[in-house]
Amino acid sequence: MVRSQGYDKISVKRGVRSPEEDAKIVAFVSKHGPSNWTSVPKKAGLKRCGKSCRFRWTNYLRPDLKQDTFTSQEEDLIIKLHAAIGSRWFIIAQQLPGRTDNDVKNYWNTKLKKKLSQMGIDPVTHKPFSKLIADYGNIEGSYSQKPTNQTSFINNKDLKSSILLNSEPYQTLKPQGVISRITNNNNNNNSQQQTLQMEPITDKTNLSFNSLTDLTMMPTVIGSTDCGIMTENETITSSSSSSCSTPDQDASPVASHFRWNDFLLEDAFVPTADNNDQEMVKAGFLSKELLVCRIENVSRQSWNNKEARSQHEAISNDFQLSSSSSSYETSFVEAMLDQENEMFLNFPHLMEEPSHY
DNA sequence: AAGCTAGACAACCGCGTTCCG
DNA sequence: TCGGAACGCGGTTGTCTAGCT
Repeated sequence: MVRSQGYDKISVKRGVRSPEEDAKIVAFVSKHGPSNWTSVPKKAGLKRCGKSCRFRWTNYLRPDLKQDTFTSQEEDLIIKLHAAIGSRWFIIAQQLPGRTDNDVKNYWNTKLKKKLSQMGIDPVTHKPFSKLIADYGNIEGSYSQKPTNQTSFINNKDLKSSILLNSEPYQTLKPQGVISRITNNNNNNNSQQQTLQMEPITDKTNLSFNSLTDLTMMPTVIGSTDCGIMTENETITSSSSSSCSTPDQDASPVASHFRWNDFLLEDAFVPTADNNDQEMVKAGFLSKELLVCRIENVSRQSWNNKEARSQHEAISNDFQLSSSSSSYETSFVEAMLDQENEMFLNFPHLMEEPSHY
């Protein structure tokens, strides 16, 4: 559906606002209240779209907003909540009185991400980079060997900075598999989706990991799709624009043996805290409650995503048909619902209806 | 002093959801 | 019940400024 923005894009004013504009918004809201934003520009005499006015009020003009910098307590809470629920800025901001989602998001992007990276922690997964890289090697190297935990993609920039700062012994990393194909998928205009195929490293594979550049050019493949399930043609969203395809774009016969769910399915059904999580709890970086939340949340997020849900169900059905393991006999749906219920019990305040401004 | 770069933060945009006639 | 408008959220881009060369 083509959506009207409710304003004329050509005549509308954009860019930084003037004090006069702010004053008009404040005056209008104090008189009429913060509602019906589409009519605000007209009634208040502003050449802005209603959405823009609402944004200005919500994020900067509201009287209850804090103007000072984030405290270390707030910082800590953001990190912990992000570890637990990811980039749900609105929910995180609700736990921080006087802060908006935009505030929190900007602070995360400019300060906290960097801070975590410098500490050698992946801001996406909140796990040490060294652990992620070790897992990367495991995933690529052994088709029969399952990783001990689910892993997420590594932001190349963050990884690079971590490597520079922490001097991890990456020369010891010896991945034995390589992504052979990354193709663009135009199903979603809003994100770059790519289809991956895995190919083992053979004597003929033109690949070396002798330098930092090589390592950081590795595709961001260790997908943190909800629940960690990836199918043979799983698509992941990646900020990486580089193509790491080998000259031979056709999947090799060997590559066709590869199945993501062969080694990731286990974690999807039985989320567990790995050693790193426990270490982070010990270090006070992740509370026990949030650790539980984090585990549960993987399931919840997955279940909230219709596409992922149907995919998971399909995989689950497929797995149950072919598997004789009794540990997976509980239906996928029931397992997910159980986990969601636990999530509600553990963190009821995160599930409450958001309060409006 | 001028140009360049990175950091910080404000603002915009797209899309899913909700509301309402 | 349906379709369009409005709203909310998160990702991304734009702009300004300080510091460096």
